[in-house]
Amino acid sequence: MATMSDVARRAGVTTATVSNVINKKGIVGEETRQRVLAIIAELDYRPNLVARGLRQKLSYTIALILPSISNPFYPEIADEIEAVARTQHYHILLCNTHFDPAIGREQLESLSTRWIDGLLIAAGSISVAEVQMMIQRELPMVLCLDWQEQELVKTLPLVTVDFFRAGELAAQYFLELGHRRLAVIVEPPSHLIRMEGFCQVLAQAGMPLSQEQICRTDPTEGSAYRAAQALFQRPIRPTAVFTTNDEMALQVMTAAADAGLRIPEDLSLIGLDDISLATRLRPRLTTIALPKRALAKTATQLLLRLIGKEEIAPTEAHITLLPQLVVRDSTAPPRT
Amino acid sequence: MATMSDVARRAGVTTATVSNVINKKGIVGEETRQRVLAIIAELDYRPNLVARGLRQKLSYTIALILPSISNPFYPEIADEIEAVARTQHYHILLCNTHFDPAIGREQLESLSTRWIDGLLIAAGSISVAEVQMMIQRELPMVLCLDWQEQELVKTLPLVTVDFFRAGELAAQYFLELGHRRLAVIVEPPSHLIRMEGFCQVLAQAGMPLSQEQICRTDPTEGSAYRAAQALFQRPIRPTAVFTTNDEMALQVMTAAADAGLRIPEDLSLIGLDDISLATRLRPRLTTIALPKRALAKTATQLLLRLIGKEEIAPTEAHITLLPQLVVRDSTAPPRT
DNA sequence: CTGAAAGCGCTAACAT
DNA sequence: ATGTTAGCGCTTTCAG
Repeated sequence: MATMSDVARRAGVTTATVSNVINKKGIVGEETRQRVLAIIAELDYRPNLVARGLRQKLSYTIALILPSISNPFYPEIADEIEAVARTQHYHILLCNTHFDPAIGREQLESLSTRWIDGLLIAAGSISVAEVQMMIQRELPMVLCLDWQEQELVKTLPLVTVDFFRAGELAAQYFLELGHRRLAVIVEPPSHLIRMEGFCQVLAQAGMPLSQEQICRTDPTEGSAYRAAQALFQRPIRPTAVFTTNDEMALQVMTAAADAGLRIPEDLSLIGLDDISLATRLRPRLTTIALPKRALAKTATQLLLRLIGKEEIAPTEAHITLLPQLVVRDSTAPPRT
Repeated sequence: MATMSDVARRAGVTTATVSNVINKKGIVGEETRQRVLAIIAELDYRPNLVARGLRQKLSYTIALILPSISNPFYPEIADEIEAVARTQHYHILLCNTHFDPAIGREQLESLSTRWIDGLLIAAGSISVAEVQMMIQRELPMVLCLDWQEQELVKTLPLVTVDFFRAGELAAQYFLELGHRRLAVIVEPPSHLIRMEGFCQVLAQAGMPLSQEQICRTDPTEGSAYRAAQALFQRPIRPTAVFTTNDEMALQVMTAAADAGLRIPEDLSLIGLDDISLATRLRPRLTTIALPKRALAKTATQLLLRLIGKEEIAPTEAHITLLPQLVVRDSTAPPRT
């Protein structure tokens, strides 16, 4: 691979001039500029980003830290982040923490030996304590998704979705349809805020949710399925169920089928997320859609501005996007 | 961030000695070694990989090129690749080509300005012509998945799955169950080999598939759904359908439900891939499982050995893993 | 066993 | 308008 001094020698100039031609800095005579350009083409020369990075303390690299890319929630986000970064000649380093704080710490350690220009951190991947460490290194970073509003996080750039609102939307729609016997299936602790929005709307409508209408799941396989099963065996079955993600909604659909309940005739169901499968199963799932691509795009653009040392107003650095109700076939008025 | 010369000055040695301590090279007196180590800890010094890379022409970075991480086929593979690479202090650069040759070329261009130590290329992401270009740069690379056996590819390190065998397994199982009216839904051109295995077994059993038993889909939304619909309207319906991936199998399930056909009573169905959803829908999908994690692990380890300039025998550089039939609830003997 | 010195490829002041 | 020089942080001969 040709180097800059190869080009300089061949063109009869110094590397400084070649550098100026490439970076369009300084003033270079048109004639020499053309000559240098020709040599560059001839030698198929490309500037070496490692060397440039060493000089400028820049790497044109952003690290994306997330719990696990194999969790279906993240691929679309990662895809969009990469696409946006690419337009600015940035590359993405993929770092999974597998929900393991030890791996998260190790990831950060190993990133700190390599210059990266910025950090995009998805909620749930590393702890706030570790984020704190990175702050001290003055590395630009943007947090994504739901960081549970801890104090420290409030002062950091953050792009998230209004999950409380998501819960509200689900409750409002159930009420509109005329449902009165409701239940929610929620996975604590990260999804609790989604439930709170749901509960608040119901409370305001004069029908607060009792504890037994709230089913808590855990991350084990089939947990939502079992929760739904239990719900269906009650003497008074709910006519409408809100699950705090689509994954769990699918399990509820399965449980309903196994229990001989039809959706939406016997049971209305709303999920949250809008995974691609939501439209492909029967019935197609009504859900609260999260604007994932917008989230990814916004976060990446914010980070790139931070890296570019733009001044960013505090309000601009704390962005909350709105979810949207998508009505499909898993919801209907209750049978009378 | 402290540099090596900070450490050297503080320890009263030169950077060469510090370097030797860190890399455990050369011979360093135990006493000075301890002193240097103490200073390193005190200053929280970490070697700078960019500088080291400039010197050694190494970056401890591997690029992963794939069509799109948001395609559900890849996240698990990416996850595993990252995990294996991490154990060797390697990072993964995520590059989506979005099935667009122009983007693929652009990705390679921009990678070539940055030193990367190796390349992992999934089939379908870039063309063989572009691979050819990279070969000339003598960059270690490993191809993954099904490169359609082009001549050039045969000479390159490749880790793939025996997709022909996958088709055979599906056909064999249908025959065992006693099915005689079969059909296959296939998306050309990349899936054709999967179909060929299926066809060959049937031909050998004396019941070759006719053209009308072969439905070709395209990448548009719902293409397999429509194909299944058309199949179901025929005067003589097939009793068993093999789809060349699980995605399409799900669409067939939906189409069957919409047509009032029960699976497996009225129709047996086999997919290919074993996506996580396969176990969660009802009926749970019988499928030919691809060893994705093993594939990712094998490919990454092979690439790391290549990067380490290990001598690798041609047979070791061309690995084919075997798929496996996973019997679940979408298959049964035909009704008589 | 340790130090001195050169240099990886590039950019950025400062001269000319 | 172009050249000179220094140096980013590290590794690697080669001397001592």
